[in-house]
Amino acid sequence: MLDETDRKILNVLSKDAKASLKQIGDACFLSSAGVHLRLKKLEEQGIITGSKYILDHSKMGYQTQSFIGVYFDRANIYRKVSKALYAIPEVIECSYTTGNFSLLIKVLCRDNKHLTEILSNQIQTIEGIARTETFICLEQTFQREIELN
Amino acid sequence: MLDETDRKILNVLSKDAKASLKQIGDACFLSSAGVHLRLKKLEEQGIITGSKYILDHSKMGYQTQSFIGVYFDRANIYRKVSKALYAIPEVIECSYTTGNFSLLIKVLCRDNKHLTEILSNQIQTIEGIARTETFICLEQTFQREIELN
DNA sequence: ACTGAAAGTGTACAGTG
DNA sequence: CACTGTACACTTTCAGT
Repeated sequence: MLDETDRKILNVLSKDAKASLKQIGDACFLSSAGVHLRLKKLEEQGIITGSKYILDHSKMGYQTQSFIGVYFDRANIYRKVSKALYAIPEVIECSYTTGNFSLLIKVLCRDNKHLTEILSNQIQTIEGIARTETFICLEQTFQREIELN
Repeated sequence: MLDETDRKILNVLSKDAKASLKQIGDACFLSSAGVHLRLKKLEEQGIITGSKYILDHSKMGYQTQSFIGVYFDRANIYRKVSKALYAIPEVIECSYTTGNFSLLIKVLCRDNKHLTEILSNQIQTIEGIARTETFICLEQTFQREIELN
């Protein structure tokens, strides 16, 4: 499905969307048009789903990142709660998990005051949420892409 | 610090690194060279830290994503444990948090068997880790960027 | 700080093995 | 069918305002 050339291309671009086709092509012994052709195919296959710039949130005034474990108060409420959480822009990630929590979400706020407000006025008022457990990130140690091989 | 034009540019590019400068320029009443100039400045300021392609991990054979809460067995071990976790390629995110756990990490594995192996042979053998608590993602409901305004 | 035009890349496509 | 060479579109750079 993915040959070594595909993996090489993806390993570079998953870390730097701005890497030049020529550079990648040289490393893979391919013309830049050849690399481009493979990229198009990887997009068609749905392996590449998009691209994005990586921003430093703290420099934009969003200093408080936290994970919040969410407990439901009844069964069969997952879709409804997820939808309500999606409506809160500060909730930037949501996962349905095994273990103690029903959901584990990531929330990005300006500061602790902002987080308090989002938690008590928005998240904890959602119907179906029994209680929450907050883990504030003191430091994001690292975040990276999986290396293909 | 960030004016409305900067925020518009970042809102587009934080979701699609491939958006054309011309398109963005039209929306901001700026030439593509003007947009590019602002991007360069945002990079110099460290607000833009990079870019990346977004890949569908499950289509590449990585089906099991999980969060793992890590408990330390002593104080002053954070840097050492983080470094050991960084050496495991499957650990793709690591945060130092308040609350029950010392660390909350995200791990991407091929399947549950692979996760079991990483957990017992790699993570739980790290010196300073007392125990772990695993939350397997049954579904990544959503993941997105913060909207600037 | 921005524009307009020149140089350097990315993209599409007909042609090749 | 995967790839190359080429032509056009876009990004990037830079002198000029």
